[in-house]
Amino acid sequence: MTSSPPRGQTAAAASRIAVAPLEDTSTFADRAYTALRDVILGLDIYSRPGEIRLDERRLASDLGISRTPVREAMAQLEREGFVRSVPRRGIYVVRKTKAEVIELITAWAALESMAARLTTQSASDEEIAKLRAMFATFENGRLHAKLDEYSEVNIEFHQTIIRMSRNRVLIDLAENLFAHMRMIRRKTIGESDRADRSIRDHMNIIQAIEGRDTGRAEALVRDHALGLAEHVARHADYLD
Amino acid sequence: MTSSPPRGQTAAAASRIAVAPLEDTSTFADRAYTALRDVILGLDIYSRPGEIRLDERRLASDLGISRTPVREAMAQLEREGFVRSVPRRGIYVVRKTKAEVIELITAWAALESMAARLTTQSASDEEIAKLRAMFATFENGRLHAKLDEYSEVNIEFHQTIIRMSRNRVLIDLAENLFAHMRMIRRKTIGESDRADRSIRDHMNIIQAIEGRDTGRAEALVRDHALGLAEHVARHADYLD
DNA sequence: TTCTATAATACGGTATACCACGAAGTGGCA
DNA sequence: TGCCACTTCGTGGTATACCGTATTATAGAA
Repeated sequence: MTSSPPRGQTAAAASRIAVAPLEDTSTFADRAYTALRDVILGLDIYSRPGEIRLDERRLASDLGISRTPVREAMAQLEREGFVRSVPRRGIYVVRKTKAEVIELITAWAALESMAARLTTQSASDEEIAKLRAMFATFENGRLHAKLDEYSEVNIEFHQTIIRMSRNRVLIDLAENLFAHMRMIRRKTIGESDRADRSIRDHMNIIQAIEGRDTGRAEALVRDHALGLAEHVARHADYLD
Repeated sequence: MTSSPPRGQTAAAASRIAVAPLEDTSTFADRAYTALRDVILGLDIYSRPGEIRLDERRLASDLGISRTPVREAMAQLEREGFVRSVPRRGIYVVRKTKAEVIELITAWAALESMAARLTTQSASDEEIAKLRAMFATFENGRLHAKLDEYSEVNIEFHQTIIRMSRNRVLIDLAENLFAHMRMIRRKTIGESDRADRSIRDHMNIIQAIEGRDTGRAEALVRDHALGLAEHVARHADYLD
C-alpha cells in the first residue's frame, strides 16, 4: 500500500516460447479502492470521537500515485456509502445513524431471506453441510470467551447463505451491506446473551435448509435479521 | 445536454440586497451522469443488433465538458451495471443475458416483498389508497389497446410500494433494478394475457396491504415477481 | 494474391496544472 | 479589547497533456 508501484515492464521482448500469461490487469484506481476501503473499514469509526477527514492529495502521495485514481476510488466509496464528499470542505468518513443501521439490517433481511429460499431449492447437500460445520466449535453455546471469533463466524455464516443462492445480484448487494455491518460489529460484541440466542437461531436455520423447508428457512432467516434490527433499535444508544 | 455550459459567473459583484439563494450545486460529473444515463436507458438496446460502443472523448466533446467528469459518470454507470469498460477497447453498453435478468427480478422480489411487509406495518391509509387509484382506469382488464401505458403504470405501482416502505436502502437499491427493467420493458410488452394476470395479482396485493395482512402481502408481492421471473425463463428467448 | 512485419492510430489510464470558492487567519480601525 | 474587511491558504472540481498498449492499416516480400 505504501510501496511505489512498478511502471510496467517496458520492453519485455515478448518471448513467443516462454510464458507470462498472467498479466497484472488491475489498475491503480482499483488498487487504491481496495486499499482505501480496507483503511476505512479498519478505522473503528464508531468508537472514535469526532469526524474523520480524508485528504485526496495526502492519500495520493501516501499511495505513491496521482490524485486521479484516488478520486475514482473515492467516488466509488462514496457511492457505496462509506464516505461523503463535501465540496471545498473535504471528504469525510460516514458514520451511520441508528435509523440508517436499522434500514441496512432490514434490507439485509430481505436479501438473505430470499437467498435462503433459493438455497433450499438449488444448493447441493454438500454445500449445505458446510453451514453446520462452521458452528461445530460453538455448538454447546460455550463461547463466552471468544466472542470476537464468533462474531467473524457469524458474519461468515450469513455470507455463506447469500453465496449459496448463486444469485450474483443478491451476492453483490449483500456484500456492500456486510461491509457496513463489519464496521459496527465491534460495538455489538459483548452482549453474550444475544450470542446465545443467535446460535440457537442459526441452528434452526440450518435445520430448515437441510430439510429443504423453503418457507421456514425464509421466515427464520428474515426474523433472525429483523430481530437484530429490533435489538439495535432498543439498545444501540451509542449510535448517536 | 448539448448546450455548452457557462463557466461560472466570474465576477458577479455579489449584491447583498437582491437574492440568488438557489445556487446550482450540481457538478459537471453529476449532470453528465444524468445525461448519459438517460441516453443509455433510451437506447432500446435489446431491440437493436450489435454492440454499442461509447467513446469518452466524443461524449465529452458532445457534452461540452472534458473527459474527467465524463469518466466519473461512466465509472458510476459501470458500477450500476449499465456499461462495461474494456481496457483499450472501449466502453460498451451492457446487454443483460436471460440469466442475469432473472437474477435481477429475483432480487427485486426480495426487496419489494420486504417493502410490502414494512408498508403494512407503517404506511398510512391515505398512502395505501393511492395504490388502488392507480388502477382505476384498468380495473376491468380492458387495457389491450394501451399496453404501453399500462406498462408504465405497472412499474410505477411497484415503485410506489417500495417507496412506501420509507426505507432508503430498499428504495435506492430497487431504483437501480427498475432502471434495468425499463430497458427490457419494451420487449415484454404485447403479451396481454400476462397483463391480465398482472392486474389480478396487483388487486390482490392491494387488498392484502389495505387489510394490513403482513404475511399475505409479503408473499403475494414475492410470488408476483417470481412469477415474472419464471415467465422470462420460459419465454424470453429474445434475450441472447 | 497472401502472409507478415512494421507503422499509424485510437483507446482507457494516469499525471498534473489550474480554477473557483469557502474557511481560516491577519491586520487595522473604532 | 472587540469587531470587521481583507488576504491567504486549502479544498474538491475540471481541463488537458501524456503514456502504454491493443487494434488496425499499410507496405513489402514471397
